[in-house]
This record gives sequence, structure tokens and C-alpha cells, in this order.
Amino acid sequence: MAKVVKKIKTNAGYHHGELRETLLKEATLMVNATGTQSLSMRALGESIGVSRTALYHHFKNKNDLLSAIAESGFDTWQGLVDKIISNNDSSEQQILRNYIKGYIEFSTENAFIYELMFGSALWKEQASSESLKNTAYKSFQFHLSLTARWQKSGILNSDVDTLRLAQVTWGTLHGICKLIIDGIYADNKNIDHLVDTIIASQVH
Amino acid sequence: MAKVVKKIKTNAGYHHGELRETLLKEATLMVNATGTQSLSMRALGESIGVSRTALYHHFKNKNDLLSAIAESGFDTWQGLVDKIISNNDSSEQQILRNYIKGYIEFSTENAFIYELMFGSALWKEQASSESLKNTAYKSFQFHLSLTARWQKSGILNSDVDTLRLAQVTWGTLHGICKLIIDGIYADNKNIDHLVDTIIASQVH
DNA sequence: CTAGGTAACTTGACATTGTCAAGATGAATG
DNA sequence: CATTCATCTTGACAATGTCAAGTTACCTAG
Repeated sequence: MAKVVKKIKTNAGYHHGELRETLLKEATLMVNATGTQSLSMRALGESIGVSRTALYHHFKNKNDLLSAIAESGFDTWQGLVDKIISNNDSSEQQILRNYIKGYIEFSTENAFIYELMFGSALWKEQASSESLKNTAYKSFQFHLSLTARWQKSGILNSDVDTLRLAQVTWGTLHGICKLIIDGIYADNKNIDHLVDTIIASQVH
Repeated sequence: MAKVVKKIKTNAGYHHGELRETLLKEATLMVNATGTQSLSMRALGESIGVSRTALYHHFKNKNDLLSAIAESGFDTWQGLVDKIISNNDSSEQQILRNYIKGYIEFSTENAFIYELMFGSALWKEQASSESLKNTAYKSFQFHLSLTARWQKSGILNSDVDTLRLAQVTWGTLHGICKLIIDGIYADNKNIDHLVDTIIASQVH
């Protein structure tokens, strides 16, 4: 019985066909909505109309699934940052401002994904794949190159070792984002003021 | 049977006597060792020699227990910071340096407790008690007063609003600590160099 | 076109978790 | 001495991640 819908390689039938992508899409939505903690593997499978353990044929375990989500998060971020940087109409200072603002907005608008990308779940204990490590490393390399660029154009202090300075500036961005996301900097709707202060305190 | 050891108000017998404090002590050890995630309420109870649900007569739930641990973490930190600040032999700049170094060391040496104190578990969704909020607020107030002090003595930029500057400087500290703790700034054994860079990039 | 191999999927099962409800205990108070 | 009430225990439930053993159906070799 149930030999209907055979040729159609989409949602119906025993073999789903595009389960991996569907899972990723749905999981990303769920994580964005309620976080990684409350993402249930079983619920995820069933919400797609597949059994509770079907995912394990596409992802080794929950961590593996989260890694994949994080990786696409890095892609999204890289896309945003490329757009910000390639705006040739603006001054260097304006680009720096856009970068800072863009970073904070990305992190707060995708809070749970951001938490995933730069949180302990994937990075502690070497838990993440080589591929993810590379993607993330590229992201930091980009921040590093921007730091060098702004040192050269006199916006950032050029007496300091670039690598170490990049660690500090990224730390500043990351710390502020985390404090906002985690509910400690509660009433910070006005990002612009925050950006002003970051620039005022770090620009040379 | 087993009516022995009646008068002694310590570990033996049906009523433990000092269960709350014992739990707090043991739970703190466990959290410090393996984190809040893997702290099991049942295992905690049984490790102390009490049934798996005995804790629920002293803490409303796991979150409540974690709050108590965090609160004592704030006390520890406040004690450290008091010591650092009250050192009258040092220059203001040296005190700032000690403060930064002390912050990073405290956070990395008590990584899981730090995560608890300033992480989403307790602060998102108003999850923490009024008492904890006050304790934490005092901690930020202290950082704020230090910021004002260093602005006055010309170490930090005094053109910027103190509150906003304090938010940024704390963000820097917090971000760097998180990146170290979470395994992203992997090889950062040399804290001194990091402290140097923080000072170089933020000191006016 | 068919046989069989294999990837994709399901059901059943297990251990672990937080937490509640109902009962047992015993220290303190009248 | 009797009673009350905080303290503690046992039993239970639902949810979770994940494994092992079966089932299904697509694909490819003959």
C-alpha cells in the first residue's frame, strides 16, 4: 500500500529527499526563536513530519547539527560585512562606525545564532569540526585585516601590535554584545550612543 | 533501629542539620569543576549522602541553587577588588593594571562561576532574585565609580559620559574573558601582554 | 527487467535529567 | 506526653539524547 507519489522527490513518502536541508532550515528557525538549549532533536524531527531519530542519518549528534547552523551563521555575517566594507562612498571613520553598528545589530538580531557561533558549546574542548574552525578563523582574520587597515589610516593606535589590538577590539565588541544579549545591559535600545562611545574610547 | 547519634546536629540521622550550607559548598565545587550544565541535582544530593530530592526543601529549583552560588561568587569578587583598590602604595595607573589583571584572573580561574554570574542563565527573562540583582548591581556600580575616578585622574577619556564609558570598558573586560574562557582565545597564557594592550588602547 | 545492496527511515529501548506528590521521621513546643 | 511542622524519602512522570535492530524503497549491476 501507499505506493502513491513515487516520482516526486520532495516531502512525501518514506524517503524524504531533502531532509538535510529541510532540517537545517527548520532548526535554524527554532534556534533563532528559542535557543539551542531548548532545541529538541525529537521535536525537530517530528515537526518536519519525520520520525524522532531520522536526523541521526544526517547529523552525527546535536552538536553536529548546531555546528552546521553556526557555519551558515558565519556565512551570513561574512556577507553582511562584505557589504559594509565595500561601500566606497564613505570615509574610513564612517566605515568603522558601520562595522561596529553592523556587528552589534547582527548579534542582537540573531542572538541565539551568535551565541552558537562564539559560545562555549562549539569551542570548548575542541568540540567543533575542522571546517567550522576554518570558517571561524577566516572571520577573525578579516577582523584582523580591518584592524591593520584602520591602524594604517590613523584611526586606531598604531603603536600596538596588530594581533593583540585586534584581540582587544574584538573583545570589546563581543563583550558588549554578550552583555546586551544576555539581558545585563537591559535598556540599550539606542545602539548609536553605544557606538559613539566605543569609537570615542578606542579611536586614537 | 539506627537511633544512634541523636544529639549531634551534624551529618548523621534523618535530619541533616546543615544541609543547605553543605549543598552550597559541594555544588560550588562541582560547578567549578564541570560547569552548571552538568551539575545534576540528583547526583549532588546523593554525593552528600542525602536523597535525590532533599535539596528541594532548601532551594526552589536548580536555578535558585545556581543563584545562591553566583551570589557568593559576587562576594568573592568584591573581596578581591577591595584588596586591589585599597593598595595605597601603587600609582593610579598601576592600580588600573592590577584591576584589569585581577578581573581576568578571577574570571579564568573561576570560569564556570563567572559564566554563572554574568551569563544568560540568571539574567535572561528576569530569572534572578531581587537579592542577586542588587548584589550584581553593586558590582557594576563599583566599576562605574572606578571609571569616574580614572577619568578624573586623566587615565581614561573624560570627554565621554561616565556611564557609557563604563559600559564599554566593562564590555572589553567581559568580552576578552569570555573569549578566553570559551576556548576561542586559546593560547593566551600570557595575560600581561593582553593587559598591556588593553591599557594602550583605552588609556587616554 | 529484475535481484540485491545500501542509504534513508522507523520503532523500541535505555539511561539521565528536573521536579512534583504523598508519605515517613523526628525535633521542638505546648 | 501529644502534636505540630520542618525535614527528608520513595515513587512517579515527562522530556531528553542517542543507540540498536528492523523496514522501506531507490539505484545500480547483471
